[in-house]
Amino acid sequence: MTFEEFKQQHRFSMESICRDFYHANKNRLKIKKEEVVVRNLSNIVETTLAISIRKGFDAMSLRDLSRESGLSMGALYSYFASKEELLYLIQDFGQRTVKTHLEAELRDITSPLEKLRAFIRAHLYLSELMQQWFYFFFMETRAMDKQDRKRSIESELMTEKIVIEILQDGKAAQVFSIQDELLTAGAIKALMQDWYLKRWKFRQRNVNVDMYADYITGMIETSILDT
Amino acid sequence: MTFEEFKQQHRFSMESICRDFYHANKNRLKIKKEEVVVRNLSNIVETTLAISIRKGFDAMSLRDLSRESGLSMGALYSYFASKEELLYLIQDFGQRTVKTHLEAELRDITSPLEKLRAFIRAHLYLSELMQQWFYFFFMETRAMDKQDRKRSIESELMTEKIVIEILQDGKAAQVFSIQDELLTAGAIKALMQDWYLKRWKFRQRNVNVDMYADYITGMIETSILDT
DNA sequence: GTCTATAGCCGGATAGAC
DNA sequence: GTCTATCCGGCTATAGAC
Repeated sequence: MTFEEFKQQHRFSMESICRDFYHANKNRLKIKKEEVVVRNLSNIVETTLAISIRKGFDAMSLRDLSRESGLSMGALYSYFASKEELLYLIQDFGQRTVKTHLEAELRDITSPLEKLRAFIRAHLYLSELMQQWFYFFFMETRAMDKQDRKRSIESELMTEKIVIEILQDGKAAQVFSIQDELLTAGAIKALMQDWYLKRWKFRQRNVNVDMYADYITGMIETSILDT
Repeated sequence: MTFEEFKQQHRFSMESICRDFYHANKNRLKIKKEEVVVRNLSNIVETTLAISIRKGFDAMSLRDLSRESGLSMGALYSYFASKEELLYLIQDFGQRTVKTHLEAELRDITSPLEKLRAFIRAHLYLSELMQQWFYFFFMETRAMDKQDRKRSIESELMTEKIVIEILQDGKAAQVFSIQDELLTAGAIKALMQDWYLKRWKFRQRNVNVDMYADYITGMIETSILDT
């Protein structure tokens, strides 16, 4: 699996994510025309991510968002009831999308080693396609209210739990040699996370996602494969 | 070297950092009495870090800071001229402190392997003693103005550069077997960073800094030592 | 559906009493 | 040195015209 192949199989865009959102929330939305909703919502979410990544969601005023998206304050408020709801909307739909695509990629793989490799690649590739979202989740978790923050942390621990289980299976099958699955899973997570937290650095150094995937899978396998 | 030993050798506290700051900025400060400055400034910085870590520096109002520190708005403004200057002050003095202690720890070590081990440990131990500061730097870099952000990024790349140089020395001395020093240094940095970014997770799992240091040095050495 | 205008509030900052 | 009172600008949110 390379990034190109992954991209072909998981074709999705801001528009497709927002279209899903429209269908899931048709009744709650003030605006009724699908095309209008998809166009404006894509614009709103894209612009919000861009500004938030630059200076933080809290520091972004709705006037900023209005100016950069080209929509008036009034128009913005027909897509969400409050700034807080906008945050919720992005978090909720982003994480749903991630979950769906990750699970699709892991289905039907049983061998622990193959599963670990597939998971690392799928997660890296997803975080490449949705870099802004991943970065946003990481940075804005603490800006959320208690309830949203809890869901965000659970989502973070969930991906780690998947890794822990793969490691345990591999250990039981005597494919992996691991002393502490929790520490190992944490280290794997940290290496995957670095890809979207330091995207600018890798770009500067001309490292692409396939090179990074090869590098960290090599490093991880060296440290856990029974020899 | 264990964390206990490091702590003994590098005794420092919020008070000592603020006392250094007092002596360096004596002339610029409105308040003249050393003890008053040290007491209030420690309180201000400590409280700012605590609130910012909880919800972000930008989301912290000076009224929040006033309430939680017990100082009035007027009193706060006799220690800094603006909220922006408060951010600068914390960043500047924090990074100065980190730099001083890191350099002290690396002096006199020449062997690449020993140097790498010493650096990883020193950085982890420092980030344990100054966890709030490290977390703050990472999260608030983007909230800074252009100039401060530049300094912050340089400081980040500086620590990575130290690692790159150690790796190159070790490669030249045929102690390390490394294909790509930049990727390797980045991975080491990511693993070190995880300690202060996910402090809550490690606490929950009863992992202390010495255990973590042992774990990641083991993992790193497995991946780079010539055998 | 989208816009403009504005209500009402909260933030950073300061003046002047003690 | 520290406090309270206050200014004013910018913020979220909404009402009502088009």
